[in-house]
Amino acid sequence: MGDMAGRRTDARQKMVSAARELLREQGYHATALSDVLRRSEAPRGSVYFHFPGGKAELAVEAAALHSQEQVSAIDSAAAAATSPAELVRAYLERARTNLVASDYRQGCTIAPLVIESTRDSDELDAVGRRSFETIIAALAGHFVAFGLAPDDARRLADVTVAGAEGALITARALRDPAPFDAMIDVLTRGIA
Amino acid sequence: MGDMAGRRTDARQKMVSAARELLREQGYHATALSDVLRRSEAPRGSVYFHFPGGKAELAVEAAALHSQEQVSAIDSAAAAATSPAELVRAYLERARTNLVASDYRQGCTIAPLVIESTRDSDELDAVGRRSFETIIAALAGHFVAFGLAPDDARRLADVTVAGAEGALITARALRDPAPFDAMIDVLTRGIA
DNA sequence: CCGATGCTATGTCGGTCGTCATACATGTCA
DNA sequence: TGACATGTATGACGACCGACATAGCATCGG
Repeated sequence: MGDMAGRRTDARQKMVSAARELLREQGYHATALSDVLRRSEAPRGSVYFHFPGGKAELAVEAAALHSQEQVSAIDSAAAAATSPAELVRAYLERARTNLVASDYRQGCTIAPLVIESTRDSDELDAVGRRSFETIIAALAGHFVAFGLAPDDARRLADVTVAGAEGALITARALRDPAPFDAMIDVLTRGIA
Repeated sequence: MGDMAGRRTDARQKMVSAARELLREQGYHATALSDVLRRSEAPRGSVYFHFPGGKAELAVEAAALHSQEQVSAIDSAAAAATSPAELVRAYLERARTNLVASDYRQGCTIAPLVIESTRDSDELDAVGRRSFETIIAALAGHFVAFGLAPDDARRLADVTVAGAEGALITARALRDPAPFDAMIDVLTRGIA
């Protein structure tokens, strides 16, 4: 009973996790369901059972997982930080570390969903907006707690996320983390 | 003769142009050759003739076209600018204008090629790096002409391109140009 | 008029997604 | 205890769509 539910959740989670990895590496359309199944060691028929919406629903959940992890990381970093600048730095360094550690393979999970403009499902169209909004709101909330005015906090959150996304793309293309360092310098200069 | 060559070049160019638009809107894998043919009003069978390398070669040329246009725009903007900050602003505003004018559909042509990590061809893997390198070099060159030290110029060019890429993604997802404005503020603050 | 070259329409093959009939495990009841 | 019923899980199948190759056509030069 608990076992069954546990297994079910387990298989689901493994699929979502595998989908997230593949999205980060290859994007949406380049990732076949068979890729996800191979990596998660799940049988083909399970997809439709766990995700009636098919591939689109799987991607939506993968994006949700990604943004949740980002928010968790932001909260942890904020607890350890003493200024907005430190939180900005932590956020960008986390992205850089993941990218370099994966040999410039793993970027952002959400970006491909935005760029590939998938008309597969309405949810999938909306998930990019929701995910970024969630992450930006989390950052902005902590910036306000550090004493910034709400408008300034929002703007700083915007550039932090945009800076990370852009650095992920260019650093990945160049196979060089320099854009991250330069971006961190610019973003943390002139703010407390 | 001249006519024939002209027609041939014309058809080629229209296909490359259509491919570039579709890449900006949908990315690589979501764009079918049939989409390119429909938009370019080219005959169905002529792809392989004009582009023996197939879809990958078409994408490479589209990326090359994109980066060439970027460099041209940079040169023009640099001629009209009097400081690095003005060039940075012009570069970002151009991206923002294109995005908003297309109702948040047209992003960057190169980014999807990086993100979708296509193993379709070696050229395609390399084109992302080359294209960004070209654009960054163009920007950095003008920054040096404005008096910046080479290292500083390169760093500023890195963040300018990364900032534009990131703003394109987040602004597109949010359907709001605010990230561009915030990024422009941050990047032009503290530099001559 | 004929040969050759640039150019195009059609066919083929491979791959992906979604579905379905079947096998299974678990909990139930005689 | 042992057979059954219920809802879950799976491997195989079919329809579709993609890129690519080839055979045929128009056009031009000799």
